[in-house]
Amino acid sequence: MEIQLQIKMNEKLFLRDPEQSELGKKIILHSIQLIHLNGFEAFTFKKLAEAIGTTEAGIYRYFENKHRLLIYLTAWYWSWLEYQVCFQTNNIKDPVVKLKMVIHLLATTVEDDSRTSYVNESILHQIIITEGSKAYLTKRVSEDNKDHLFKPYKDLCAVIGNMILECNPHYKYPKSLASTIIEMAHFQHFFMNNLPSLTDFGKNKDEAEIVLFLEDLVFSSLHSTH
Amino acid sequence: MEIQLQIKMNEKLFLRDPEQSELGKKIILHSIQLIHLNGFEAFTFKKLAEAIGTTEAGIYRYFENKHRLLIYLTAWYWSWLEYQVCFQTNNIKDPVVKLKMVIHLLATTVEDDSRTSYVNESILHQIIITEGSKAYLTKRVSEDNKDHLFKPYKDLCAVIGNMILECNPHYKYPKSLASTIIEMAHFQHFFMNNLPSLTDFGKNKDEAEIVLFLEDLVFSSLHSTH
DNA sequence: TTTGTAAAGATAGTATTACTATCTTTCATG
DNA sequence: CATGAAAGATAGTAATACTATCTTTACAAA
Repeated sequence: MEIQLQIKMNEKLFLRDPEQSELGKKIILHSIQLIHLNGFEAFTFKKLAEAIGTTEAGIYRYFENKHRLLIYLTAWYWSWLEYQVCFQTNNIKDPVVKLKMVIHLLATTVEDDSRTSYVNESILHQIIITEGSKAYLTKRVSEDNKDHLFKPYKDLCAVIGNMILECNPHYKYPKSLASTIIEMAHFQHFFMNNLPSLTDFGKNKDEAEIVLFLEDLVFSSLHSTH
Repeated sequence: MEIQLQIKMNEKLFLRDPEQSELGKKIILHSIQLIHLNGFEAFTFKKLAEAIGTTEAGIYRYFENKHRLLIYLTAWYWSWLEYQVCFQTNNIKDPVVKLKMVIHLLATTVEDDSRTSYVNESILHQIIITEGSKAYLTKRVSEDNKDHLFKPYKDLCAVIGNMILECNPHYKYPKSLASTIIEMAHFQHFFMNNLPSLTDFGKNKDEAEIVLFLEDLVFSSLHSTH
């Protein structure tokens, strides 16, 4: 069974849909590689064009600027992850088991999904850890939010928030706990590898411990009696 | 009683110590204002020089580049906050009360500290919320860490981690919980004001609710029996 | 077969950014 | 009064972040 996975993206994310052409797909493929290699700050459309074998002007026909491209990549990632969450928790009744699956998906290394030919999810995951929050930590965040550019992130947060309420309908902070799980899955990973004294995982550098920490955090809150 | 507060900064943070001259203090004062006004991406040394009434070259004598200046500002902030934490929790015996004080200091609006003439802590706090993580979310993080540029952040995290252990010596993740409190105090604040559907505080936009959320999160974990 | 049109390639150009270099002036100190 | 450090003034460069325009390619409808 060979399935192709296509994610429908908000049209405001791009000037021309990169999924609809060879050049567009190359832009996605190589931008992921280049950002991973040198970081978002050192990433330029000129270098990207050289890597692809096209010109700067060609890239600008697809994306307004590199920040928009970053938002596109993050939006793509969160959409893909919401799909994963939906798929992997399907038919699971126990909301606790579902939430554990979500934590696992968020906090452990992603494998490349062969159903998406031009996106390497494993590398994209690493980019999102380091660069993901830069997509919204800007002065433009409200405008970008009005264009619904962060909808995939918010949707995932809502899905997780609902699972939290399934576990404990009286819990008062489902959305904040959801965004905490999402952000901390990534930040603890980044800290573990780069600033290990900010975590308790520096010795083993084992992401399974991040999962245990997040599970403890979440289910303590949800089973709490005070 | 008129007290001056001076924070001793790591010498690798600057080329020339900005606290030792009028121009240096102006650089700190105006960079805080400009970054707050237009965001870190739009902030340039040229604009800063214009605002101060000096030249670009003058700024470069103090800071290697704008990223180093950002790291300086964050390091300054975390040092100042650790002092606040130390001061405000002094003589408090109960570690639970101490930890609540820390959460309060992290999550609520900071007032300008009149003992530091050229730093507006209230504005600096807002900058750290939006721009703070950009100081370490880079490809250079390990090198910068080797120069101990993030020591104030790590020190604060260690202080909070120790308070957590005072509350519950058997808790397994004191440092990760500490970094979670720090990061989430800021992220929930940012989300509340800019992407409110990621939080449960969008309706009232009241930072007191962030404090309640964090207290619930922390003390559920520390009192947990599973 | 011609013609229209959309994408992509090629080339050029501009304002701004992120610096570096150098020379002069100011000013406190011995 | 000499001198040395900080600051001011000016200039210059490579890279960045775009915009504009003109040509070629390709495929599809008339």
